[in-house]
Amino acid sequence: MGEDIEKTEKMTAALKKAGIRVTRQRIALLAVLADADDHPDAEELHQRAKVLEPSVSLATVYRTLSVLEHEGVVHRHAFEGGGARFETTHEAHHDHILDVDTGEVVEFQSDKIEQLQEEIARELGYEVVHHRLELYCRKKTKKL
Amino acid sequence: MGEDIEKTEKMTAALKKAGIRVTRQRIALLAVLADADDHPDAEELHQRAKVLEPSVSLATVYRTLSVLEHEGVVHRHAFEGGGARFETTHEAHHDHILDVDTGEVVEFQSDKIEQLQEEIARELGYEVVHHRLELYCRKKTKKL
DNA sequence: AACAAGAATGATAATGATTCTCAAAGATAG
DNA sequence: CTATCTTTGAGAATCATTATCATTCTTGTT
Repeated sequence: MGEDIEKTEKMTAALKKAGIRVTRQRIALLAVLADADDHPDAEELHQRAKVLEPSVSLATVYRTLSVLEHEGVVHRHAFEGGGARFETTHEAHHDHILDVDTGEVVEFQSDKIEQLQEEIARELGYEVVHHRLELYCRKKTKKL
Repeated sequence: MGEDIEKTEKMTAALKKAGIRVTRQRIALLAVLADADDHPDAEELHQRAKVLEPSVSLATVYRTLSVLEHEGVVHRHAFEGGGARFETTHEAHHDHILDVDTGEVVEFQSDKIEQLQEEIARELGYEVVHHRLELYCRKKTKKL
């Protein structure tokens, strides 16, 4: 509950920090983002935001998402197939499992994998700036 | 050396298997693919193929790549930024390190990471169909 | 060698996601 | 209240990719 308000505040702060105005349209988008616990694409966010504020255009959705992404409060994911999908940045870093049948997204985190990645990069003379780990999965058929 | 011929033969076989003809234009593309040890995009492959066979169109490059991908002899990668990049399928599965400064691609493989992925998926009730692991890296500055 | 039937081709149009443009509407400071 | 600067929505532009389609190639059959 208060979670959403907190998230919204963080995003509002990010907009102000970026020196851009917190308008009616952007407020609607922030509310939608704070409320979303899935990983919607821009079109979907636009639909949801229009319920709260009919005057939001898709252009503004994209514009605002870009700002929020730059400020680091929203993450953009380019999963396989279709356009980018977004989520508000939360505490811990995590990677994603994608259900290839339903498109559903599950988050997971593995320090071990993370460490191994660093190690591998180091051995090849690199340091990891960021990474992308996506597991395209299918629900296990129980005792088929 | 003979490696390229081998690769070319594998791809030729794949085209035949798919029931499509091995034309002049496609032969040029196969040669380019067999020769490439980097990860070129469609435009780049088109440029290279035109040297061998000026009549290759970009459309044919895309068409043929799709066939080869379906037959499993070519892999398509959607790295961050820009269009898809391709490589001929070789023996072992591998993942990629991308130099964020140069765009260069380095391949690596880690059974440990692979295992961990399976484990994590299993625990969440999934089985991995395929995955994507990309490390966006920067060359380590030696003793800066 | 001529031929009919089907496949492949190149040029170009179409698509889909995203960004850009720009005139009009809105906010802000004085 | 006004001059200035920002944001807006609508639609044009862009980029990678795919689809369309009339024409050209192949190929197997005489």
